[in-house]
Amino acid sequence: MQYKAVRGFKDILPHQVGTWNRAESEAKRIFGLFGFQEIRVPVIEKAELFARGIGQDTDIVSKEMYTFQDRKGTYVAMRPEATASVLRAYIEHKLYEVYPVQKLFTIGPMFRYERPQKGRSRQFHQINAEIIGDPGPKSDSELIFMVMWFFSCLGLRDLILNINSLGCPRCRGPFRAELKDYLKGYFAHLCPDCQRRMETNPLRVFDCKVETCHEAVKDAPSMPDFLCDNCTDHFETLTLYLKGLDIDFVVNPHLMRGLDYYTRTTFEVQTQELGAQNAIVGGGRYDGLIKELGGPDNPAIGFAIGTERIVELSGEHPTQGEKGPDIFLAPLGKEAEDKSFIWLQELRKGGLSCEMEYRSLGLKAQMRRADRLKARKVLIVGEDELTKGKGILRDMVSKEQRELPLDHVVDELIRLRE
RNA sequence: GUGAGUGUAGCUCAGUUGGCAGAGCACUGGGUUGUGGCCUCAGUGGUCGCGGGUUCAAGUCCCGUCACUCACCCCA
Repeated sequence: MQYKAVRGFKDILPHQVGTWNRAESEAKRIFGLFGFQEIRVPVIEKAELFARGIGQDTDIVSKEMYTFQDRKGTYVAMRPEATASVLRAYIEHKLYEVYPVQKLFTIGPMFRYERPQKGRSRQFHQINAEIIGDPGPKSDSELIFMVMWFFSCLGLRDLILNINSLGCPRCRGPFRAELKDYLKGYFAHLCPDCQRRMETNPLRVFDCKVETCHEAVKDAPSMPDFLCDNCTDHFETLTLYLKGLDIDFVVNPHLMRGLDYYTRTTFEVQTQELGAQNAIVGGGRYDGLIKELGGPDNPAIGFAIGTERIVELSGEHPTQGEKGPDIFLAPLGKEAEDKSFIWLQELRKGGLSCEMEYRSLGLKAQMRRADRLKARKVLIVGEDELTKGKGILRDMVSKEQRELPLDHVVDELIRLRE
């Protein structure tokens, strides 16, 4: 075996494709019910778009992007997420002029240079949805309701929805400052990771598994106490709507997002069955981002589903190759083979799925092959049949055999299908 | 970037104290001149991840390296 796929890049093999198609077509169906339109955007953008959108200091931008110069020297990057691209398209084509609220979804591969592990690879796939142009909280709860309904339709169970509010720039700033001050007092008790986190992302300290860090943040300031009236109202209305929609959730004040652009509502759905990478969807509101990217000052909210992760939870759904061919042609001898080969293609033109061996095999081998393929019927044509002008049509389930005139055998078989 | 574990047939895996490279499944053929599944017999298929070392002899022991897996970090 000479060549192997590049590290972190995986093949999706034929037996897995059915599950993938099911997840993606179900997403299209359900999102359609909610009035979402599909949009397809490039997998490469100017590197700067992601730096501006996601945040220069995030892990994603600072160390995980596939960035390179094209032949003209322009810095481009393979997208690590889809939202920045969707918003770029929204702004570039002035979709906000078409209708004030745009509900868009997109499906496709993302790229991040990370160490692969369970539930994480360098090329991975997401199903993204965004509601652009509404400040919420109706759009917040509708989006969350939609994704939970989608999971339910896929048969996913035992999911935990976490929600939180990160506040707006007005209330988040003071909170971060206060938290940093508090953590400084415990600096010596923090693990090296958390000493670093204190600067980069202080809220992460809450999630640290080290015991002393856990102790240190016991009495730390908490985000909900800092939310301004508008943000508090927004979040409380959201929880009311979710309760009204019968959606179970956990308010998790420590729920952070790794991308800088989030404001107010954030949410994440977790499962117990995937190991360490247990989030199957993450999302939230990003009210300042469109303006940041040069568009109008429109609010928006969106989510990203990890397709690999929901596919793994779905189990196998072999929708392709599930039922075998309608007819298997089993010719014996060169003349019969040549005739069957023509019939084979004409039967397919007539809408019948059918198969025939490329090789010349004995009848027994061909029957075994037909059986393996789960063919419903086999047309046996040997020298005797050619001279008689009548083939043998065997029903593989009932084992009944009957003669079939070969003059118009293709039309006859198509007619027999009813 | 850090740590641990695993690399033997297409797949799942045995391989003892260092002594001829194995099984099941899959594939091909026979048992049945031209009739599938079950059964039975046989066959095809191997750079034992790669490179070096120890040894009369290495899949097995030692060193290095690569890959995969899981975890940390972070995230979908």
